[in-house]
Amino acid sequence: MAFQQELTRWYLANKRNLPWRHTQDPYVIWLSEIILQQTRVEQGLPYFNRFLEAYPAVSDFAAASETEILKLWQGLGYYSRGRNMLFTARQIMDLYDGVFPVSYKDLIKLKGVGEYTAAAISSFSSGEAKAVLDGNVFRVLARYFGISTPINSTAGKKQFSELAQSLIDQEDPALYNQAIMEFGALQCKPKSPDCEVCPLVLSCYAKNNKLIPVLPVKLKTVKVKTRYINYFICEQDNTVLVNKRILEDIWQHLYDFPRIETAAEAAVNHEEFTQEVKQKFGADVIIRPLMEMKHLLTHQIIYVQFFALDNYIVNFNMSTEANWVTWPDLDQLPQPKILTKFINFYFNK
DNA sequence: AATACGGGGAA
DNA sequence: TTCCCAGTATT
Repeated sequence: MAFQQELTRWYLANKRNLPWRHTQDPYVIWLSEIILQQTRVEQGLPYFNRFLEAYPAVSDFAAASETEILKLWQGLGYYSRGRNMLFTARQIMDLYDGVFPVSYKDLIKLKGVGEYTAAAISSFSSGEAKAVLDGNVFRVLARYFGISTPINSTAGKKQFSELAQSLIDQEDPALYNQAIMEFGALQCKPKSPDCEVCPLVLSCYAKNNKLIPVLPVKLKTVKVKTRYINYFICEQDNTVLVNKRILEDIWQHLYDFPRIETAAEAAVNHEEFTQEVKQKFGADVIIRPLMEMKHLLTHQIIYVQFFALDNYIVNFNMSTEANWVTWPDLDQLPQPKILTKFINFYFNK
């Protein structure tokens, strides 16, 4: 039996029951696809349900505020996805009269929609025969056909893209796209795939040549950088000083506390650090260390220290928007995971 | 072509 | 620890 038929047969017998598979509504599919970018199904699922409940149609999404969207997005990461979605939702109301596009050609123009997502939405919502190419597809194709071109190289993307497009089932592209991705996610897993029960095992190049641990090949990527962020808790009349990250690197448009970033671990007995704090919060400031945390991102290791300040003066020019808010109000604002963790600990939750 | 952008789960 | 997840935008 052909590669495609084996995949769809396997899919029909083994697929998970996922909510976005019961619709052809391009808005709902868009919602699911953006949420699932670089995100496991189990992690994205609750977010999908909450978003769909809050915004049943693209018009509802477009009417929301950015803070609302980011608050719902909190904890999911890659926050530009949420901001781009709001931009796109509003654009669809304005330019497309609220009608969500379904063709690859139109979808690819939308902010936050790249080749993968345009192929996914167009095939699932309108049956357009555009092959999806995500991490799962790369892996299945690399192993089955024995392709060792690095998947994150320009040549590799071209080669895999052409192969994927040549394989897509013209009769039911949606079914085939779903099938190959689900197969990669559940069966042809990155580590220890279930080759014993694989319907394609006899014709799998990687399996026959002991290349399962080698394929797909991926070029070594970025060095992780280490940084040290020191947060200051300034309380006053049941409020705390918070800061909106406007032009910052990570966590754009989320809220955190005033901070000083240092080149190394900061310490209260370190002259340079205390001088910098005094420069910012006044010479009489008292610095009380609260706790240290380590926060891991894909590309950064962040050592975070929290300090409580007393006798401070807030007369400095904060580079970003600063506000006094109550703790319950801060809870309503979108914030980085590390802050949520700290606040929970701080209040002994 | 390379880098930035989160957070979590599996081995 | 290391890898990588239903990737995209920017440099």
